[in-house]
Amino acid sequence: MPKDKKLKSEIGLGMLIGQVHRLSTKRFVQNSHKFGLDISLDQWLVLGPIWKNEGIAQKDIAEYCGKDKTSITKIINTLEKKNLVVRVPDQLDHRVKRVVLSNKGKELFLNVLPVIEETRDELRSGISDKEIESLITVLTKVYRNLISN
Amino acid sequence: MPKDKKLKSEIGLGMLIGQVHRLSTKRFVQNSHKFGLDISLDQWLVLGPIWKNEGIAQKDIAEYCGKDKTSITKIINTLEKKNLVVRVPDQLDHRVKRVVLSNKGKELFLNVLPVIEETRDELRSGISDKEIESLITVLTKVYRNLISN
DNA sequence: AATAATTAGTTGTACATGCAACTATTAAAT
DNA sequence: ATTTAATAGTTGCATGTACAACTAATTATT
Repeated sequence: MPKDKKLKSEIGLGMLIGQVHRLSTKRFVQNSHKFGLDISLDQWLVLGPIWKNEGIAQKDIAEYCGKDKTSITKIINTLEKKNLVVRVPDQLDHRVKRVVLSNKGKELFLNVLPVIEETRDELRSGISDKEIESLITVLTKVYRNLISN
Repeated sequence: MPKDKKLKSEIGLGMLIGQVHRLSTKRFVQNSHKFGLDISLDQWLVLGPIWKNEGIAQKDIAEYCGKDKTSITKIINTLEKKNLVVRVPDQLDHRVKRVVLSNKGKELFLNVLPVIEETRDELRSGISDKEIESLITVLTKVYRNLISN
């Protein structure tokens, strides 16, 4: 029996999205290993806004990533354990902590770029730009339906 | 600043899928609470094949759900703790365990159906059937790119 | 028949998520 | 000014996922 038989016939949209999400994060990690790197997709996602905005507050990382602040706390714990980022307490507002990339973090960020590209190409293989565009368009509509709490 | 400003402009496909997946599982749980029920989307997903195939083996649940067997083990642990299912050792092959719905499990399954429907309607609100169809078509292509390990 | 290879399921570890409750700090209200 | 609200971040708990290593049972090999 082909592995995707059931999926093809009776899978719901929600289940399909779940599968694609799970498989693509898995694929990203596998690809990062192929490049000799060790980073998860979510760690990479959190690294992004820190790269773009040196010293960004955790709250803003959360908003940028669309994740809960508790998730951000824990992912940054991991990144700090790996010596990829450092938390710097804000001097004015003692509540906020500003997150900064270490040199190792900056280096890793650049090294991951090819992994992103390869994973992206694998996902889109055999799919036209127009199809991807329509996928993004409709998925964005679903997204909008969901953020309006 | 609108909550989806960044997403609209610069989000990648992978990030969009992640957002939709996370938000939709969250919405499902919220809706189940509104109906006075307490079940997660993944627990419901595992209940499905047991409903359709009384006494199904865990291995087959895993294949049906597209999940790892370890995930199935743990979700069934939870379902068993909630007295929704029972594990019955196979008499012929002592390795396999057959999973059966309890009466409480059957009742819950039926009670969740309106939750599924409501969540589905919320996701698809304002989106035409044709758009949903194209979404599923393209997403299935992405899925196929991913299952070929 | 005895050994080797598969298979079904479990366990432990690491990671990610959501929720509620908590601390500490800052801002608002009276 | 003192009390009250709101904000930033952390912690604990329950859930879910992947991987590796493991047990027990079955099947293949020789």
